[in-house]
Amino acid sequence: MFSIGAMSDRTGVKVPTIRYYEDMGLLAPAERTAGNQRRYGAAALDRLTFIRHARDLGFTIEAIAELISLGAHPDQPCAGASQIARDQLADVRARLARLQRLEVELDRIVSGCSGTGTLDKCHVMAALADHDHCVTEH
Amino acid sequence: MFSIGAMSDRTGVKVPTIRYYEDMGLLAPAERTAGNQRRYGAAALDRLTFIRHARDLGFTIEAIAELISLGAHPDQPCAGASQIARDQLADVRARLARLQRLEVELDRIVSGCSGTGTLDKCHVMAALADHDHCVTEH
DNA sequence: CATAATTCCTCTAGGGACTAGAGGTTCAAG
DNA sequence: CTTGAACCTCTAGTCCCTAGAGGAATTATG
Repeated sequence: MFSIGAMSDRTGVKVPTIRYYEDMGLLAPAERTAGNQRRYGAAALDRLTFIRHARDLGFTIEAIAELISLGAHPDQPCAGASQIARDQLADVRARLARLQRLEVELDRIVSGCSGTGTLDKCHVMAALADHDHCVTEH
Repeated sequence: MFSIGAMSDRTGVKVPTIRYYEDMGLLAPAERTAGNQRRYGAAALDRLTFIRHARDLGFTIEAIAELISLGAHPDQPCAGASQIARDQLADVRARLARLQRLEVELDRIVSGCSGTGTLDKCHVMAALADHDHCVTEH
């Protein structure tokens, strides 16, 4: 059995975050010692590892909760889980596209400024003040 | 003079957000009518446009506040403003790099799953459960 | 076995950048 | 002058934690 600190060490999830996940229903309430401290088994460790990895990949708590509840019925078709992952991929791609546009604009803005002039002629300030300086929509 | 709604229409910043910016000190407290409603002049409109654009480019409220306070001294060198923009660009690039890694992983995970099998053999679930399935760090 | 150091408990609050809603007031048009 | 839209303040909620207070339990050391 693992203490909450041991779970934290093994997964890299911070102790308060583990308690938070329990509150959110991602982890079942842990067993307790006589002195009210949490004790976890191997299954809880696996689940926390799963949660950690899904969070690292950007899944929301809600999506993870759904994946977990789907996982409770292993004989069911996996279309639902697959869809959640595809939604997440689509979301990542959308954010990626937006960030790429930002990068272009910011690079243009920064490149246009030597940093040696005075602010009233500063390219950065002018570019921020006026969207028309931009190449892309954002 | 513009009402807060007119400001909103002209900049695309929502009305409660304009009030929020005032609370945060990005906008000077507006003049008021006898009935306590906000009235803005052209300078406030310009500033809100500036804020909007900077937010669209991902600058934090804090960074924008600093740009604005720098802008109050147009005769000063623009190195500070330039640095803020370069920091923002670096931040965007870091997030971009991370998202690109996520995209690779998610694409791999999703591609490996037809969505037609059952969950106990689901590639998505297995990949999430075990980081060792991954190619990159994230 | 006593003490000390560490870990654990619960609870509340904060953060960033808004957004939503309640309950009430003012303005502009007809 | 009346109606209806827009405005006001204030509180609370979103998301995903993180920090801290104040106190109890566990583990390590002497």
